[in-house]
Amino acid sequence: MFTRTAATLGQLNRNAETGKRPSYSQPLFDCIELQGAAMPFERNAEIFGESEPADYVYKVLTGAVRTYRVLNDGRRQISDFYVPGDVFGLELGEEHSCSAEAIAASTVLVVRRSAVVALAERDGRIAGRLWNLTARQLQRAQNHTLLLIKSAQQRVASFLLEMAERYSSGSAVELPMTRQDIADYLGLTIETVSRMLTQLEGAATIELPASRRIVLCNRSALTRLNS
Amino acid sequence: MFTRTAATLGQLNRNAETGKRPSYSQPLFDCIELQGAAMPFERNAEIFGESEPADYVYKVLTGAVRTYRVLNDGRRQISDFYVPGDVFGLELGEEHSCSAEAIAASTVLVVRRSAVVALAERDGRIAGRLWNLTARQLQRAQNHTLLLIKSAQQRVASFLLEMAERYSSGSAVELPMTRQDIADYLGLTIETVSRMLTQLEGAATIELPASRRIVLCNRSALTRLNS
DNA sequence: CGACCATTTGATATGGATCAAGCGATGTGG
DNA sequence: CCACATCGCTTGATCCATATCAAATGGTCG
Repeated sequence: MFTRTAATLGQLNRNAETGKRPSYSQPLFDCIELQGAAMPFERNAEIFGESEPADYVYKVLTGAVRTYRVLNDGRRQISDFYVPGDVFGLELGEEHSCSAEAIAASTVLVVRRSAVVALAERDGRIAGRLWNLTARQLQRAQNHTLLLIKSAQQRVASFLLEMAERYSSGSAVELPMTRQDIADYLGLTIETVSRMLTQLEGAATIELPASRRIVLCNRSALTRLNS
Repeated sequence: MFTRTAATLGQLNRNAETGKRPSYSQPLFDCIELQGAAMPFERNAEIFGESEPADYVYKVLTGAVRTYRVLNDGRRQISDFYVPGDVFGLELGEEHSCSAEAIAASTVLVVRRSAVVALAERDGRIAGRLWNLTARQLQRAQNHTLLLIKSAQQRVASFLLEMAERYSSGSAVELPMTRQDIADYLGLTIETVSRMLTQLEGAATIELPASRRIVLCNRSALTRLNS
């Protein structure tokens, strides 16, 4: 399947580490001599599909990734967004419970799951890191369910604060995803997301110099909304 | 804190095993000589609170438990329900990320987290089970977020199927929780839950011989709705 | 310039929330 | 044993937040 230039994870981590923001995930593979392959994906390319065998574990090097599930009627629920340094696609079972796609042109480090698992069996600390990784995902999933019972305005405010935290380059946020992605993450429609943003702009809480660029002028107002 | 009759987990597991339904969780503590205490809780009693130190891990022996979080405005989101055999309250961090209460009069096995963690550090298989437990919770949390984007009817249908699966005593389900609990789990109001149930009853998909007892007459219809 | 796509804005519809009342079971004190 | 309070649940009427439908705007690329 992946017959590309192999690289040690140490090397690739260094690449990832040059990214601007602090990684949200554990430095899972640091200081390990696992063999991995850096794979390029173009915008909207599928990285893996739901219920495909989960033979690999992935780490974003550049770009951004979304994981999602779809209902029979076509509605899509985005589970999470991943940015450089984040690990995704780690499953305990034999198959993926969601699909993954590149949001923008991205490079992703791909490692055989069996190699990671074998390593964990020999080294308890690695096993602990895997557990930690899953626990963080759980934490995020639980926050996500809390988000979905809030009002539209609150969801958008929460989203902006979350993005700002992950992409903390001052008060400006450069979003890698479309309004449709945001809507599918928040359980809203693009129209509602757009309206809430204009509303926040009207209240001078944010500025929208470009549709993908958002400046948070009044974080405390967002936090207050956040509920 | 817990100065009650201690018992080995083996003994207590046997008690739990006499329960009617298959356990939803890993038999985490089986075949381990951990010391634990069986504690009784009356209906609506708090077992632990959000952001309290997570010094213990819990397992339902009898009764039922709910975990939840509340927003500032008072709305409550129930994360999950736990029945005999289920483990809850296991955290990776130092404090609980949600609160837990007894839904009905219940007995809960309480074990020091440090004991479990110490054991996991010595035995890789135990560590694997802890990871497995967290992974299952993650799986459930992700299903929960999918649920929250469905229509009210679909949410109720999904809920009934889920309960039937966990309480598989034929086609009848004896619910331990109130309509308010169900509503807070599904992100709906009690009125809407009630209406959806009467609607399903009208369509001869379910029967409601008592408010807490539900008979599934037409599972395939529920599955079809489920979306 | 023109085609295409993402986004915004406007008008209207609707599913579920809210407000309000009634009902049935359970328990308690007289 | 019955009157009555309480609590959980259902049902009805109305309202409102968000979805839906539709069109206009703006940015990007050939």
